[in-house]
Amino acid sequence: MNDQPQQVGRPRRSSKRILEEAAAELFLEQTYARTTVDDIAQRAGVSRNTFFNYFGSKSDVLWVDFDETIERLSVELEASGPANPVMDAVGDAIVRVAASHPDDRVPWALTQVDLMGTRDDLEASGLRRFMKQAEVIRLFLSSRTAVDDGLQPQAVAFAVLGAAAAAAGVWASAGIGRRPLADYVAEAVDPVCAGFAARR
Amino acid sequence: MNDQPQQVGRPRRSSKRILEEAAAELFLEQTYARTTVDDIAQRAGVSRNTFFNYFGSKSDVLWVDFDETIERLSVELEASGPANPVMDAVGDAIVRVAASHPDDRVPWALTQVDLMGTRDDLEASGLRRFMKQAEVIRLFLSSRTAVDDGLQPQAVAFAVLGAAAAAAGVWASAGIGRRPLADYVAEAVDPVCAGFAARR
DNA sequence: GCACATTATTGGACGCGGTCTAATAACTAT
DNA sequence: ATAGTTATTAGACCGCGTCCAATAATGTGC
Repeated sequence: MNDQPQQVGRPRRSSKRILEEAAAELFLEQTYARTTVDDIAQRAGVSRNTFFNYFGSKSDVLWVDFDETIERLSVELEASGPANPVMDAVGDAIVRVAASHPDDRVPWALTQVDLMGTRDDLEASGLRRFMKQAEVIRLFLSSRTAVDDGLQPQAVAFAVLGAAAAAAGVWASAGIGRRPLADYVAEAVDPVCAGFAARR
Repeated sequence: MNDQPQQVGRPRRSSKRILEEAAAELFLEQTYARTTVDDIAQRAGVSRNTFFNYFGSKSDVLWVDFDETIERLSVELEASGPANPVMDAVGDAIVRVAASHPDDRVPWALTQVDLMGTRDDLEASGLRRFMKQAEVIRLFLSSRTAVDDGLQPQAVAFAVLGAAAAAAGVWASAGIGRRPLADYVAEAVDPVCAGFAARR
């Protein structure tokens, strides 16, 4: 017996996952740049307008796994006890989020750069996510430190996420023999956290 | 007497500066989002197509000062002697570039965020510049270190530029009494360089 | 069964950024 | 006067993102 209350209204015909799979097929066949939203929607069996009921923009289809993984960052930050040094808390939380990402879900857009046909959309949509998580980290830091001069929480957030982004990119392009994502992220993020921790 | 050889061909009717000024007027009058490329071109006295002879995209008009300033980064990096520790070289170069930016040229888009009407274009166009300079730094680091494992140069580049970007944003929003840009940039960038330097 | 409310889907249209083609214009050199 | 060079322009097109209104597919209550 399903304990979810039965939903009224018209049932959904698709899902983010279905649209993502349709998109991935088309991107392999004809690149991201040459694939239109209409193409993706038709392949998934819905109308073009309906695509925008599931995704805010065409490029959002590239981030379904990432968006699920990154939801954990604020949870991991809050899980850090107040006794934990704040920079360690930030670094550890980011590494744990990276560790929680399924090893087999390497983002297609990062490994098949040639098949994208452009970097602008990927990078712009990635940046929207970066800015959102930077705000999460900045608020966490501001709440854990007495001094909120505006600059240091922002600099920490941008620098540490920048390092993590670099690690993710290198990890994705490392090929089949790549080590776990968390290894790369730790190696990139630890020096940044150490540098800011020493400065406090 | 002008020692520049006289240019053949049709003379230019406008310039990046003229278009930038026209754009700034319109952005103040009706926000960036509500201003079209056609608006800017007409205000500057040229056609819509001609705008694209001067700028690659609408948002490029926001970065004229920055684009002139950032040209110095590769020069400042090369000016660093081989005796200088590599992380110091990177940090110092970035701070010198920041110091060379005219104090009175605070980017309008950063101080008048409300009058932009959107952040997406500003951030996306900023990221294109970020990625370009990250590559400059990554190549510099790769050429100055024996080990090029791919990850560290990239992590350093992303982290240090991320910190600098955070500093620039905080500096811009600091108001009339703001300190020089180089102060903010140094404060943000130094811990990152120290962290990576200690790790070598 | 039917009416109603709710949620999703759809068609069509529009504005805008970006791009393309081809014609025209404004210069210099000969 | 003509040819070559560079810039400008008009018009068109594509695709993304958005909007409006109509339609559809459900569940609920009577």
